[in-house]
Amino acid sequence: MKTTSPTPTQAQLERAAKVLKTIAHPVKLEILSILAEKEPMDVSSLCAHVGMGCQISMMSHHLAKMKDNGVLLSQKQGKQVFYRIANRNLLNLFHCIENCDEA
Amino acid sequence: MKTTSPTPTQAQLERAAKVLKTIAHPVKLEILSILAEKEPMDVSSLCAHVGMGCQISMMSHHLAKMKDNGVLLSQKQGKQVFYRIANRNLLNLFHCIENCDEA
DNA sequence: TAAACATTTGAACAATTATTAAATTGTTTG
DNA sequence: CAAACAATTTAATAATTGTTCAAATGTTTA
Repeated sequence: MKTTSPTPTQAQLERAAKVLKTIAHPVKLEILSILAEKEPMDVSSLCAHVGMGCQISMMSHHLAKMKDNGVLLSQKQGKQVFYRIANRNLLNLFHCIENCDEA
Repeated sequence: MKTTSPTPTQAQLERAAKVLKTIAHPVKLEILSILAEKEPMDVSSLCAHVGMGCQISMMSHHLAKMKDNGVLLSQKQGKQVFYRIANRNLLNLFHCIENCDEA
């Protein structure tokens, strides 16, 4: 564990912005919240858990982007690909967000 | 204070995504980190604190967006406009981000 | 009231992002 | 090997975002 650094470096800011940009989307947040409860999960199941008209293709795009940016990891098993959260520390983010909500 | 809700509602996810989208940018994060240390601050000073070629106009656009989305508040005083963070709970976010960094 | 100052606004443009459908790859199983 | 299945890839399009410049607004002060 680390304490808050007084002033983030430029590199830190850029990395942080990249991660935030990656997950700043309702469906991507929902994916994280689903995986937070049950991990790992394959693409079809994930799609089924997400509300309404989830297209497999869209889900795959979301997952790929999150994987590319280091938010998720994947592992192939038979025909399925299982995804999991790369670093569960990221989930603390949900606390912040809720607190922000009740501004 | 609240505990983690088990499953965020659709509305929560959308609100959260909106906030994250709003701040998911290196300069915007830097603005937050500057204001975190000294608040409130006027546009020109903020611009001076931000690295390199900060244009006043750009700064103003960033600030306006953050204000529009409820992240910042502003108060006019003479010719200057002072900005401050609407809800400092948002700053907890920086903890998460740092932790994520050392994945 | 005119000049100087601080900030906002608007327009234009390039770049990025989300969404969808169709085609493709890879894996299992009959 | 062919059919069925799971997921990825590609391409096209619409929508959003970041940046810059120029013009406009509002405020103070000489």
